[in-house]
Amino acid sequence: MQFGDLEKLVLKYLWQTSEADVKQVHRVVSQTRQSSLNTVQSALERLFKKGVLSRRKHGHAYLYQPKVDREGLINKLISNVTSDFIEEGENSLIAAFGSVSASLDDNELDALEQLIEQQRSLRNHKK
Amino acid sequence: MQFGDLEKLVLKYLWQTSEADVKQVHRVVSQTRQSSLNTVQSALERLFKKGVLSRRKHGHAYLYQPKVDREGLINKLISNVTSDFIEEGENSLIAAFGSVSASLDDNELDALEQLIEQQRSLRNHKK
DNA sequence: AATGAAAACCGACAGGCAATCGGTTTTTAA
DNA sequence: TTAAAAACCGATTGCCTGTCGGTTTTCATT
Repeated sequence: MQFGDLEKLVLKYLWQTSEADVKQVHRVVSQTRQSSLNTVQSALERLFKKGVLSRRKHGHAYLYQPKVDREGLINKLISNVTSDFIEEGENSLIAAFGSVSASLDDNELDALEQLIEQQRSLRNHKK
Repeated sequence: MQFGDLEKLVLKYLWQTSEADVKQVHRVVSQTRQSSLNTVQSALERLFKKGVLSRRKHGHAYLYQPKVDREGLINKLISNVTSDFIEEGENSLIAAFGSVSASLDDNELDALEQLIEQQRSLRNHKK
């Protein structure tokens, strides 16, 4: 699965508002690019068909809402783009991390480790 | 930048042989899919134009060679696919890590941390 | 230098997908 | 019931990969 520029723009907006109709999305999109209402409509429909948005009727219009959060989508995108280059059996995300670690500087390495610790303590609290 | 199935297949083969001409690549590709020599030729040329392969003349033919390693390419692909979803200023790779950490289980978290340590000791040795 | 084989190069076409939008149908609130 | 609002449909463009056939270039050998 893959997204065009307009689709990404729409997604980013919806993540920050959680729910909006076509007109509303169009108004916001218009600040960045000049697309007709119909064009925005199409993008929303494509995203809906792709399963990343849900929608419900409200009056005349649909209200669209993200069905996946930003983190989940990034996760999936990374997985998609790397899976063909990674051996069977290994977690593609871990392998991708390995591929990427060399490009991080010391501070970034620290930051990453902190994220891991953070994740761990999050889990311990839940138990 | 993005790769089709044939291109990925070619790349994977070249990573494991380091250098090959069209006929050789075609022979290997033929084990997986039925593409003509010209088709493989085109794929190699596209990859060359994209800058992921280099080549040199040897007799009649070109010898193609990966210009980026697997890790570097994966790194770049992740960066490309995530950059539009990540705020200005932050390292997109770190942010991607953050996005992904929640989907890892405890063992994978450990594995990741080990990779970080490995990376650190690699650097200390170099100094 | 001539030439024939080997390989590169060129151009065309199909299929898929995002973006684009005009025009038609459906829906719904008054 | 009806008019406006919104969804839906279909067509077009542009870009990219895969696909090859046919032509030109290159190069080693005579």
